[in-house]
Amino acid sequence: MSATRTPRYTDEQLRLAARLYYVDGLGQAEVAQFTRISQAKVSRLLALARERGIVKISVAEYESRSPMLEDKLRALLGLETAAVIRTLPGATSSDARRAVGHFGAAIAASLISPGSVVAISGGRTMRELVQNLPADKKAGLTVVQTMGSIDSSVAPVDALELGRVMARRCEGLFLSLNSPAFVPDKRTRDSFLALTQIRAVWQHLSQARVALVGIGTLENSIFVERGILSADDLAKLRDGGAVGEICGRFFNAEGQECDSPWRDRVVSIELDQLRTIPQVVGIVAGSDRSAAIAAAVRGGLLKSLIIDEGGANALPFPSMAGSHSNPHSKPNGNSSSSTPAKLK
Amino acid sequence: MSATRTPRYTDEQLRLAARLYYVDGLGQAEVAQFTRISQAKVSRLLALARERGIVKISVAEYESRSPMLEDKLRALLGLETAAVIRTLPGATSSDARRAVGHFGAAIAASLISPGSVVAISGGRTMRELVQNLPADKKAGLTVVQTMGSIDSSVAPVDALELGRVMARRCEGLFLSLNSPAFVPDKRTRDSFLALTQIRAVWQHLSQARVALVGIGTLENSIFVERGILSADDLAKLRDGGAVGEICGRFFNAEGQECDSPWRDRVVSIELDQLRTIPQVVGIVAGSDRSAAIAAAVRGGLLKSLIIDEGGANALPFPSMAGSHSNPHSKPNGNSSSSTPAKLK
DNA sequence: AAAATAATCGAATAAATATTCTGAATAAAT
DNA sequence: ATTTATTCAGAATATTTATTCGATTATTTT
Repeated sequence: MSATRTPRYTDEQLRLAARLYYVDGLGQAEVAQFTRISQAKVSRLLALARERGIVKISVAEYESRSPMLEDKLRALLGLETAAVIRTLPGATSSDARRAVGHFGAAIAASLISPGSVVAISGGRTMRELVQNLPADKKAGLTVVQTMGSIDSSVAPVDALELGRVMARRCEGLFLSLNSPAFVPDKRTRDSFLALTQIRAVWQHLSQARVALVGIGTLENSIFVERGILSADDLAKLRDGGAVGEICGRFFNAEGQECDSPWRDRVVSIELDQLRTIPQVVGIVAGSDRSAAIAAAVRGGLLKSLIIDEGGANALPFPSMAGSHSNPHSKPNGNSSSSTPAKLK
Repeated sequence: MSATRTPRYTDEQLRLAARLYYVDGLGQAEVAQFTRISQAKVSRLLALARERGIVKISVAEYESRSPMLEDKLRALLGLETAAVIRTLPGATSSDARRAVGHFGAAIAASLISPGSVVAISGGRTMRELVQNLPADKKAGLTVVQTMGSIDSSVAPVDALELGRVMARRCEGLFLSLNSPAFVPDKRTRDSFLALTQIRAVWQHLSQARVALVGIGTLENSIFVERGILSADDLAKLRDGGAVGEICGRFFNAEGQECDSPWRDRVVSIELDQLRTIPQVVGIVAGSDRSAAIAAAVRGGLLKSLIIDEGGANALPFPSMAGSHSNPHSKPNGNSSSSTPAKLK
């Protein structure tokens, strides 16, 4: 039925083109003239030469993480895995999110075993990370949304969207939690939770081996931003001892869920259920989340943390005067990448 | 008077940019966003990273020469150096010239010691070669024209032009032979040769350590092309036994200069003078020059030869049935070039 | 042999990258 | 302190490279 002709360019041709282009510095048009082919073909030949390893490009390792801070973090918080993503001096919080997303993706991916169930929340940093997850065809994950949707307009940072994207990238399955994040009262919430569809999602959640969650603060709340909570609501939560939020559940400095009207109105994974997931990874960027992070760890909500350098530095280390100076080791190995993702 | 500020980009920055671009496959614009600089700067950063060796590109060796044919050539003709430049199947003579020029340049350059006097002739292949000579600042050569100019319009293949180019590339001195190649009669020629200026050039020629010369045929003569010789003139030369030409001097199958009216009218290096130059390198492309090449070597006019594969194969080897098949060895080393000439 | 399916090519074009140019900033030399 | 030469950055632009597209050519299947 299917006719297949293997594309056969001789290595000879490829070596010549690569030599003229990379070593002798001719342009593709010049190489084309030299070898009497079109520039388009030279471009393709060179791409093939890189693929075939006739051309190898190696880049000195950029130390994307700060092992020293990671050690401290692990020691201080008792984390299983701590990844501190370095940022260039003067990085904004948006820079930090991007960096965490970019370099944290591979780390997060390494914590996910193929075929497992992954619980995820939303968030800006989460979004960056999900976007950068390696498109690993063989993963075959089941991605499950841990919290209902904040409102009916689906923002690109919402778990609903992130789950979809993540599942697509891994060619896995996405289970959405078709419910608002907050409902008017407990009774409504309970009736939602009683729905077969929702219960099925819960069922999957209980099998989750990994959860990737963002951590919210009271100061910079997504719920206020989206008009779900008022400043007044927030003040009440704060009075109740809340210092942070995960999946719409507010917790105090000990990492215990605060009693509040919201507690009974949120449709999301229970913190106790979260605690049973073997690997819960906090995906965080920013220096304003120290209290929330510390509390979450203290309460056993997080097992691991992927965080930016600034955020790590802001954590309340016992005694660290002048610890900001030169927090990086300086190795200079040359790591070779035989099949670079792209080359231009 | 002069203020100098060393451009200081940290290797850190370079490694990050290089990593994102080459390893992670981001475009320069994306890298720019990531690091909050302009795309222009990313381009410069990457160039610097390559310069500094943070990015290394290695290309599998393209075997530009045919050692097997070179051995045969050396054995057959008793040459000092024989370089046979490979051509892709189906190469035209123009392709061959380009190939000889490109890959032969480095070989020719290696035969030229710094500061020495180099005699050169014109020709299309010579032109390709000269254009590709490495711009070696430290060479400090003296380049001397071996034959007067064919006509008053300076073609880009004329020795006058090639000498100029070659001297410029090496930041050396060029001595032009300000005379027509052919003058009406012996007397005029002798009066030219008596000129102080011309004698000075001859003086330099006698010090030449190397000569790079093209080899002409009767069939495809530059002099006919430029209207200096008629078909009739050529027939007479052929009758006189001429099989080839170097620097406007026609020689017979033994490599001895033919007696002809032109012999006394040409303003160019004498063949005997050429024979005294320690290293005379023939720069040849094309399969139609076998007789001329063989004769020139026989007559001691050439010590070395840089020739294309086709031209080498056309030479009259004693017994070579089926010698065309697979005349190349097949090594596959990876030669690393730490500072590629260009990279895009 | 004919039909069907891919592979491949180069021209045209889209996209990406390198360079030029201008102005601002910096450091050395008055 | 002012001047001067130089570096640097980014916007605009030129150049180069990658991709799309339609036509063509090869290979396999019927």
